[in-house]
Amino acid sequence: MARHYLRTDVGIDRVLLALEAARLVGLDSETTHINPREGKIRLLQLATGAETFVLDVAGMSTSAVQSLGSALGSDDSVKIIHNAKFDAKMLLHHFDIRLGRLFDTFLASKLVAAGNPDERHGLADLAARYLQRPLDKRYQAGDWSGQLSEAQIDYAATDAEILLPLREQLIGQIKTLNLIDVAKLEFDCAVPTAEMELAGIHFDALQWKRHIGGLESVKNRIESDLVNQLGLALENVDLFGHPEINLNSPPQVLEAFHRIGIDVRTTRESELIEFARQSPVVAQFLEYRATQKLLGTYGQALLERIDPSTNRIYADFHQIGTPTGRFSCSEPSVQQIPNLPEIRRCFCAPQGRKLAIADYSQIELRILAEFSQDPHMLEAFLSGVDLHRSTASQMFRVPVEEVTREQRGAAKQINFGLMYGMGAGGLAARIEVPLAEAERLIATYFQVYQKVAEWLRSSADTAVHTGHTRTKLGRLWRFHVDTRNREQVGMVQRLGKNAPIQGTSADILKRAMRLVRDGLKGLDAQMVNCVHDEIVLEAAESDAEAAAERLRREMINAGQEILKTVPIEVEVKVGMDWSK
DNA sequence: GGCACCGGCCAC
DNA sequence: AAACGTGGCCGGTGCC
Repeated sequence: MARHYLRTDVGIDRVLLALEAARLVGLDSETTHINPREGKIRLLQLATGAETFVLDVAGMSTSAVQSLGSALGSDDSVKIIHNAKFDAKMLLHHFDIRLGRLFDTFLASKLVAAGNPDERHGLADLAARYLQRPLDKRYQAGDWSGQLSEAQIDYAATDAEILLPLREQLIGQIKTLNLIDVAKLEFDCAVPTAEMELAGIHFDALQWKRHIGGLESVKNRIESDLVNQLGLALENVDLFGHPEINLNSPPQVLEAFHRIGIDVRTTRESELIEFARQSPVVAQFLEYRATQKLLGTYGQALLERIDPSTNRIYADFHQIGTPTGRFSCSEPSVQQIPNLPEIRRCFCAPQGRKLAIADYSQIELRILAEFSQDPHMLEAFLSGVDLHRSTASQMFRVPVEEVTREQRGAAKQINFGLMYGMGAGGLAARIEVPLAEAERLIATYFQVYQKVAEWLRSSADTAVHTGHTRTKLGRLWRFHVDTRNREQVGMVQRLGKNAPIQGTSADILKRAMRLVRDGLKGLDAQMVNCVHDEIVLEAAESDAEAAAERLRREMINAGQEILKTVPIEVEVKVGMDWSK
């Protein structure tokens, strides 16, 4: 295989011709930093199978690299990339190149691993696993900014070349495991995810500082009170006789509670909450916890994540972050920002722009209706009534308009809980009724929704017998079950009920991300966050309403592609910030 | 000082 | 004692 090393613009036209003629292109890059805003692309490697081009971007003009954009952005050839999100961000940020059709070996490997947490997915791991070939990764995190050695260039070329045979092997696995549809879904989602990460989300640091300042003073006030009371109970004093206790230490707090006659087994909120009614100390402690949680997890952490040159927060989205297929997110996880107006308000549009927020209405229950084909649940969604109210009306045999708050609440708990594999014990605790009453409620529920009961049972059975679950698009999660281990069987039964539902919801969101991204073409609008059943856009003020409508339309289209019988509803709103 | 684990709690 | 699924992150704790 001929290798060509380009140090200047000379010969770039030949590279373009080769790319245009190729059906498959292995692509990799070496960069001076993993963050596109802090580092540049040093090398761009392109392997067609016949030839490999290593471009030393440092010696080339921007326009020469950009001239490859037509071939790299085209859907005529497939760009094979390991973790395309990374290269897509670099190419977009530095050269305004948007990658076209993809085969992502990283995502493919994760799909094939089917939730096995022991499988690693680095390029070298894949080369060893699928090609029985060792791959030297010693240069990966090396210095790509100065004079490059011949070994570095060779290493770089090999990384791109190996992607072609790797794709062959992974395609074999994907076909064998029936993962073709979900693989395409994931590959199509990689560039939208890259664009979302690169955009980041605008954050109002001043407003946030004011808010956490207020929380600090609340915390300090409660803290001294609590240390006096609980520290005294512990008979723990410092050198000067002042009571001492670490309120962030559950064992210390538990011990103190025992000494003042609060008989709890743990210090978790759900257990302390009933004591809080009689005991001001317990109530105050819960307030301390809530404040400490906000300050500890979000307070300073979010401020440190702001890029001062853009006033934006750039999170890391993990496209296949969970075995069910959901995204996870980290550094920071903008998927778990507390749903409090004072906090969400700080995630806002910059001057002259707006946010459009859209979320699927009860998507998981709609998926349950689709899977089970339960006529009553389908009917509820088709007629557009409030599902929990309608459920309560049938369970308690009262007219819809006479359903009480408690009855609707109980119905809601059952609707949601059953999807997680909840039992009567769990329901009893949640809605505070005796076990027998909870059992009766579930039995009545299943009399109404008989096919839901059937589906949940058979889904759990299938998971135990086959050792795997699948989503509507065929995403696979495999687990080995020791059928003699009751706890394990119970877990797999719950996963059997939940994983297809949670995973199908992820399928729908990922399809939506692609459709929304394509559908926004021509508008000044961009995805900036997604949270399992919700997509957030930032748009120019003048484009915000149009963007919101396309967002809604494409999310519904995605839902309808995957769910055939149940209607999809998306609630969308345009505003200055992320608060509801 | 780094690492793993745990209790606890945020999101969906 | 828990008791329903998926994550990430915090501070405390104990180990090397």
